[in-house]
Amino acid sequence: MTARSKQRRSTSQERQAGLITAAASLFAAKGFNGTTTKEIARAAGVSEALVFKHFPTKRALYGAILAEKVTVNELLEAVEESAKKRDDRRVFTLIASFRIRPGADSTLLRLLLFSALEGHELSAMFFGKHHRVFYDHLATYIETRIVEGAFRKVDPLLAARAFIGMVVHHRLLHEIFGVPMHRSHDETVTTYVDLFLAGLVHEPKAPAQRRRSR
Amino acid sequence: MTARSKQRRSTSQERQAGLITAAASLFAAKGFNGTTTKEIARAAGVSEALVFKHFPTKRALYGAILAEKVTVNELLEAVEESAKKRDDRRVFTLIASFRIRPGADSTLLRLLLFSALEGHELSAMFFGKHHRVFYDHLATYIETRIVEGAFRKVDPLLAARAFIGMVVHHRLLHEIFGVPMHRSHDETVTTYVDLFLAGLVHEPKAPAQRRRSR
DNA sequence: GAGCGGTGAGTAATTACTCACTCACTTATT
DNA sequence: AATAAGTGAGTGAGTAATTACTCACCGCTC
Repeated sequence: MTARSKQRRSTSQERQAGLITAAASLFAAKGFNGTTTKEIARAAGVSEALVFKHFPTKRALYGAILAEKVTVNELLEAVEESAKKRDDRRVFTLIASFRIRPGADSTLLRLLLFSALEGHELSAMFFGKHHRVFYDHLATYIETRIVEGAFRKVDPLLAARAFIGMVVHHRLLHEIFGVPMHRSHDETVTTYVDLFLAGLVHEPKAPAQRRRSR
Repeated sequence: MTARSKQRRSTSQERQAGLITAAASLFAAKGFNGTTTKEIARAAGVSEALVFKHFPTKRALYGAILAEKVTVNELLEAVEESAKKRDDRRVFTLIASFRIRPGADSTLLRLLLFSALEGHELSAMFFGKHHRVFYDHLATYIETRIVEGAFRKVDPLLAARAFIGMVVHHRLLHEIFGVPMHRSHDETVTTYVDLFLAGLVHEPKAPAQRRRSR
């Protein structure tokens, strides 16, 4: 009656959210084909039939996950702000440390890769919201700085991709392939930003020769 | 006798090779769980039963593929040679254009990602043979050049990963995510190498901006 | 008592894998 | 040279288990 098994029925929305959460981590772990609807139901603590009350097909559930996980953009504001101040280092550091940070969970990255590999129709959208925004944004900034003479003349889009590439590859290595990190998160970010900015900032060219000093 | 179709029986080895080829492209396209043994048999032009005469389980067939596709390393010799001459640009260009080149097929990259995501036991080995060699090799070279004073002081392993990261990310973008290339292969490689080497070579630094952020 | 959250017990299709068997070809014996 | 016996490649027709999905039916709460 009262205290014990006071199992209040969830609202439809709560249940959907719960299903999406449960399914997301399963899909991220084992892919679409590797996950069964029975597992999803068990993880969400409901019967299998209920899953289909909320989502007409397994694929629709998958789609709902991809469509929901498009939350980014508190970052882009911070980037925008630093961009206005022309604080190059901070712009790049913000982007890198958003990806490379202690608590980051690999669910989204795994979902992104799975959806692309398995050719899900929402994959492109998912990719667009999670990555394309970043390097489009970054490319625009780089172009601006080139025009201003602060950066060398490079293809801005390639440069942006190169930087994001460093960062994403780093995540791939240790979130997907299990390669251990041998430096702290901060050190890693700093190194990447240093490397990249050094190659980008405009400086009088002294044709590559070893300056043996120290 | 003779008559109709001259269908010679294949040797066991031929058949196995054929099965591996057929299965590899299917697994690369649709993943392990997304591929059925019936499809594999049809692609190889044999009955499903024969597949199991050659490989005890579907997973064993998958393993055989990963174990077989570990052919690289005509490249490493060329790299080694350029490394002896201290031709930095060529070392990096060789590695980059080995990955970014017109005819490159995405089968291996897809297999690599699928095997890592799906957690196959041979995934680590596969990764080791296909990627780890590269950045270990590159890291060693970078370290040498740092000691010689030609490169700035950086963590060699991080630097190597950063470079490979640019390149691999580039492949990811257009082989997995279908992002179009807007530059030629050569231009792309040159840009990446330029960017990276510029950030690495040792030059007298004037600007006061490179300082640890904390 | 109606609507909604929730379920147990299905079902048809697909799955990896097996088995009894045939057929092409090789080798040993006559 | 003829043939019997053996070997291994190859298959059609299964099977038991699992799959995504359905449906008739609860029972709580407005």
